[in-house]
Amino acid sequence: MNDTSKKFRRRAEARPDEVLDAALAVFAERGYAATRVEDVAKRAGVSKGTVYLYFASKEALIEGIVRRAVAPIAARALPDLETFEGDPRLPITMLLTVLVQQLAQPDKIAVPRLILREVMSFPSIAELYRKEVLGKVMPALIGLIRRGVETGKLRKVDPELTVRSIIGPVLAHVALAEIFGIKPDGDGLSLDRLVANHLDILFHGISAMPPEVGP
Amino acid sequence: MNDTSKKFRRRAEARPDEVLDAALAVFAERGYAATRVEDVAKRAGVSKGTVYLYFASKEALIEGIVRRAVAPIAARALPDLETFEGDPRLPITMLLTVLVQQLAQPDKIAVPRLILREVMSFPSIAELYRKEVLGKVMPALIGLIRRGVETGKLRKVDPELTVRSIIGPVLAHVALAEIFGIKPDGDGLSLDRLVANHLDILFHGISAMPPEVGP
DNA sequence: TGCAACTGACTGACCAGTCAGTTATTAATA
DNA sequence: TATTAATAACTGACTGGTCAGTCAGTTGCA
Repeated sequence: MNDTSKKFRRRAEARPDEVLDAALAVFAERGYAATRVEDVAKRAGVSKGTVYLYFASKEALIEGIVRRAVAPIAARALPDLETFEGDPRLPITMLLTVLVQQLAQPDKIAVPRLILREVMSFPSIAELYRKEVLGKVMPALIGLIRRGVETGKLRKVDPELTVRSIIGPVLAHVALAEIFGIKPDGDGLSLDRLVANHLDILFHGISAMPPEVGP
Repeated sequence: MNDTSKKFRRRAEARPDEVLDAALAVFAERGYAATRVEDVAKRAGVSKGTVYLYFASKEALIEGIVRRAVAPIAARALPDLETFEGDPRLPITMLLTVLVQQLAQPDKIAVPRLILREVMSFPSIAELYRKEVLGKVMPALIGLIRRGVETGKLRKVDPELTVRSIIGPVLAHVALAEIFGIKPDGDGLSLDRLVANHLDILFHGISAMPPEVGP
């Protein structure tokens, strides 16, 4: 007899996760504001009261979703990035490739999409994401670029600002698609083509002539 | 005797603009959701009823703000972009420079900031922005890049995807600053430095070696 | 029998939008 | 110029609907 076939469960350790799963599903469908806590409860197969047994408020639900999804990120590819000493272009390519693979999976994109939707309304989420994701990935990337410049593998660019040149195009692509519904013509898997085009430009520039433009 | 010293004004043509100014101010301060229509009314020096005399709903306020701000954009730099036949790097530089100059003005940034905050909650705003701004700027940019590639002034890049590489870094910079409060060290006017660094990479790439990276 | 797990009707607060009533302005008239 | 009529401009108390969060009561497990 498995857990789900019992109606009640003492020490129901699985409940919080079930509720978060349900919350993610309904938030993704209708957005946070338009979702009633009762909708979450119904989807999870419990009553409203039970939701409040495990979560202090409606906002705690969205925080729980983000916290749960964000926790493993830092542990994943960070160690590689931080200690890497060879050609920085390799880990940059890796990072974007992995990122894009994640975004392409329909089940995995639900959380980033939710964050994108609701981050402006919840400073607590922005703070969490800043601390747990950006606060770790950005310094690692900055360090990587700095070492690349120091060892002469990269041109003399500003590491801190160059981070924006690395992640920006992917962000723009996702934002255009998710917010405005603007996708390039061959919509299927366009993320792969985007990264290829982006890295080509990032590494080589778009100018046909060898470096000779400015004032 | 000027208009504002009278309490009532026949054919009060100035009222809608006054109300929109007030709405922008309070929305910028506390966000759309947390603002009551009465707050807008109070700021505008009128009563709630008067707001509804000129605007059909609370949502119409935010739409009005965006519509008013967005209208002049298309007319501004578009003609230049669309017909330009020389080196595409020139108008790209111009576009980003102008954009960044706008964003640097404290009074001008209120509307983009509001759009950034609320766009996810209002499909009508996303649609408006998509149609009036992106729908005009993006095709112009795409055409510019396509012609650059055709005339051999640019390398063989995908015009549609390259647009993301042009606007992405600026978007990332603004998003990091506005959403997460992450700014580069020398915070004053970092937008100028960002554009300089970005264009340097965009035009030349970050690789120290001449084009030779491999698959 | 004891109690952890769960329920769902209820409450209190909030606020967008309405509308019957009030006030200022102008035009017409004396 | 003063008075009045007509009406545009404006007011703010009120309504109706929503829903997050509570808690006294119920259910099933050990």
